[in-house]
Amino acid sequence: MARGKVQLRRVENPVHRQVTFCKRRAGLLKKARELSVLCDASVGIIVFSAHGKLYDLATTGTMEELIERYKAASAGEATTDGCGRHNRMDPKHETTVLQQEINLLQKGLRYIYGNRANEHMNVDELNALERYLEIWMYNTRSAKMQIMAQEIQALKSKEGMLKAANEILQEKIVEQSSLLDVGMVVADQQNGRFSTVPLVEEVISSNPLTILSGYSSCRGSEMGYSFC
Amino acid sequence: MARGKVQLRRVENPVHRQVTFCKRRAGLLKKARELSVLCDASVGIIVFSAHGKLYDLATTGTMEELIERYKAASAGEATTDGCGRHNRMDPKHETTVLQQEINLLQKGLRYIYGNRANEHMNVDELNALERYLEIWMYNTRSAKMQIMAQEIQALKSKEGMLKAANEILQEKIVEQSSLLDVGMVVADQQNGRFSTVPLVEEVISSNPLTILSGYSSCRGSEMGYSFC
DNA sequence: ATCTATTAATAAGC
DNA sequence: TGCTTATTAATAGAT
Repeated sequence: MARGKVQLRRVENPVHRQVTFCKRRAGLLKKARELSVLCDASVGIIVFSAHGKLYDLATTGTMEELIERYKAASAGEATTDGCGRHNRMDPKHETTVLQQEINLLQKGLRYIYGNRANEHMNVDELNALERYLEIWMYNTRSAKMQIMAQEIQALKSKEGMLKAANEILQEKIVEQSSLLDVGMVVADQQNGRFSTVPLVEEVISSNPLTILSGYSSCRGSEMGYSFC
Repeated sequence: MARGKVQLRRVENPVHRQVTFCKRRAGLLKKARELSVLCDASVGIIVFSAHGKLYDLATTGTMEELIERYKAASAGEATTDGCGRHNRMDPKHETTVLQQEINLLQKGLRYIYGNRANEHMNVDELNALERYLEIWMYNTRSAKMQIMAQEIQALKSKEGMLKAANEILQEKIVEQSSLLDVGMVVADQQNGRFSTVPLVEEVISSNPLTILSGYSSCRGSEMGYSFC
């Protein structure tokens, strides 16, 4: 571009090559920033010098974010297998996602604290922060949680009532059974028709509460609740 | 660079913006290729258009290779903590550490959200932040939610079993009561001792499930759960 | 897309 | 590296 047309081949003079590398690298990054600003685009650039030194630029967010976005986009482009699953990720990917998450949150923090967040947060501020956190948690508590809490409450009430009902019913059975025993003796003596009536012990030992209490290991997702 | 100096701000005319994007994107990639050839460098470029379409270039090998190299290089640069460790932890532990980091960052964010952070973040960033916050909320809630879900499941099982038990018991009461009626007639005829035995109708109408169904108005805080 | 008048980038030199 | 300048390269606006 100046003082002679450039050949599109490696600059052999090492000094010239180094100079050219610095200049053109700066120019490339400038062009990238311009493209990003002018056209509302996100640009990420990774440059390794011949000696292996890294230079990078991310015009939007962090390079990690762009890389993840790139992976998602290129994967979605390559594996257009029709389905929209992609539900369970492996730990490695999850780690990457968490790292991404951290980067974004750090960015959020930088917005607030102007690049040196730590120095601006003393104990009092952290305490205030905690209070805000609690308030926020309270305010954003989901309707789902409340629904679940109400359901638990209702179910517990039902449970208590059913247990009470069972007790009363069992008392009545015991009561009536003893009456019946006496009556049966009398009746048996007359026609022998009632010898198959269950014993009280049999009724008690078949209480499903006792026998089936292992049921609680069922998975929540099978209940019709969504926790997403 | 032609027919008028360009302002370093977003091109407002959408058509012009799109044209500029195409031209400058091509120019950027060309510059990257030149840099790579002239200076023996490795260059990777990721570009997302405003509408999210991906354009990329890797002058050496594949973009994935460059990304891996970038991660290795930037990690090695960031964690210069004297020792060479910190490199490979097991994913689970790393996940835990990252999660803790997220929790801390969340504290800072909430401090912001409570005050005046919003004005320093644009809509896109706030939207992304909101997504991450939702994910975080999900993660930190999941344990509690799972416990609650399991409890609901267990209570539902109990409820079903208790209802079944009630049915069985009531059937038995009905059965025994009818037997008792017969027996009582016989017994009464002999000694008149059982005239105070309750009628079947009385037993059914005193079913606690029916009588006490108003109990569910109890407050959740009395259940031993804390939702804060 | 293609064409050009202009501006922007930069190679060489210091 | 940083500055200057001669030159080439990129590209905005029009077609």
